Amino acid sequence: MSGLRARQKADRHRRIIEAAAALFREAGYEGAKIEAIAAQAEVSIGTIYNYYQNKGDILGAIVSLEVNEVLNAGRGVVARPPANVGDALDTLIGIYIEHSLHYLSKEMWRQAMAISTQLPDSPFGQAYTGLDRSLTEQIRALIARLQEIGLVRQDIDGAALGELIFNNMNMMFIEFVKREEARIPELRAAIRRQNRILVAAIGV
Amino acid sequence: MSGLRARQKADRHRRIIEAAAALFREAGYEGAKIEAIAAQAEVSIGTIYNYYQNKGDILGAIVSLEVNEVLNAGRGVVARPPANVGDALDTLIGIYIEHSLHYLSKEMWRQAMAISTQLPDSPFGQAYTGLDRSLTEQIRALIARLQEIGLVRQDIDGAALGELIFNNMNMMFIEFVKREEARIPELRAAIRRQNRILVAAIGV
DNA sequence: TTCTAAAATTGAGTCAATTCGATTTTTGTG
DNA sequence: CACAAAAATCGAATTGACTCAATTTTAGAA
Repeated sequence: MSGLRARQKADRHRRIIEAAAALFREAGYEGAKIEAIAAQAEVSIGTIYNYYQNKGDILGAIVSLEVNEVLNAGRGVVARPPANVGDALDTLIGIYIEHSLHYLSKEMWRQAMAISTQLPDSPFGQAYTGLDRSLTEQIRALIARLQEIGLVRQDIDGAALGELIFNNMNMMFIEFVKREEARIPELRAAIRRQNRILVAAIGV
Repeated sequence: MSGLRARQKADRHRRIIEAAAALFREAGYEGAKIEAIAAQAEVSIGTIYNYYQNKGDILGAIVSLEVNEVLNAGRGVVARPPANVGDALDTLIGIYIEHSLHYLSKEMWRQAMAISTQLPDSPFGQAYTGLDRSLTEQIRALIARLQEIGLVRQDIDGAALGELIFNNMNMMFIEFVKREEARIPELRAAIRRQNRILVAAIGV
């Protein structure tokens, strides 16, 4: 059987992630020393580097958990969207934004975003790009759904529109996490205002 | 007179920037060791840290030069825009993108972007945010100009539209610098396609 | 059970950014 | 021309992420 080794591996993965998540929150990303994470997880420094290529990848694993939850939550909206283009977009985007600070602090988001542009070819960099793509895809799916229902004109370029909406939202979110004092309601209002232009253009 | 000290200061600033720019290009940002920059600029490590808070700020100074050139070039387009909404946007955005790799390599851009999100309150982080704001402002100015000329409907929310266009372009540019093999013509075509939705919505 | 190869763990050592207190240079005053 | 205060320079020491060769643990064959 492939029991012991696999079980220990999964267990150590979990312990490292839990230790890192706790320390990142408490001390911030830079403040959480690898040595401290190793101690808390009861493994050696070397073992951490056996599981993750670098410190960023540890954060990356945590980010992936968060974004996958968000994607899951978004499915419901795509399946049964509000009967109004503006509300449909606002609802989906609202889910993304409201969930975003569940496990991750703004500081953790900043680090994660920074690493993903700094090292786009690292495991985390590629995973992050994939997550962005999935979010774009989900927005595109919502638009396609709205086109089916007849709320959005058939001749609209859904792919381009999905990218436009995601890119704008994402950049607004980046600016949001860069300002510690920025608040979610204002962020959502600003995005709604921007999307209003699009909504006017694409409605039947 | 306040001659010597001020002159030496300006000279050292210049030498550090020139040394750094050369080494960043040759060896990449990570590959350019502070020790090497100091040697090439003929100052000590300590002096570099007297002039710049950290390695990122040196890169920041170079990025600022580049972006300010771009902003300058953009003024001409805003003053006398092509007589067509789509072309006007494409021309301005074209200037931004075509200039972007003049002094900075993709790798330098990636690092600069990463640092600006990682340390939004550092001198460079704040400067970078300011540069983004200036670019957004310039796009907004172009739209205002097009409204004056009568090419864009008066009832369009120019501020929101400017942000939408900038945010989308900026995110596309981020993805562009993340992929070493990505090419400028494709980037511009993709942005044009996205903006087409907007152009259709805002034209008179 | 015993043994060997493969896999995993370990932590002391390396490397490079950044700090900081000692030293040197510049300035302006008497 | 001194001289003292202020400003700037300097580089050795610190710090923390990451590496890697030695050691330990596990798997599974005999």
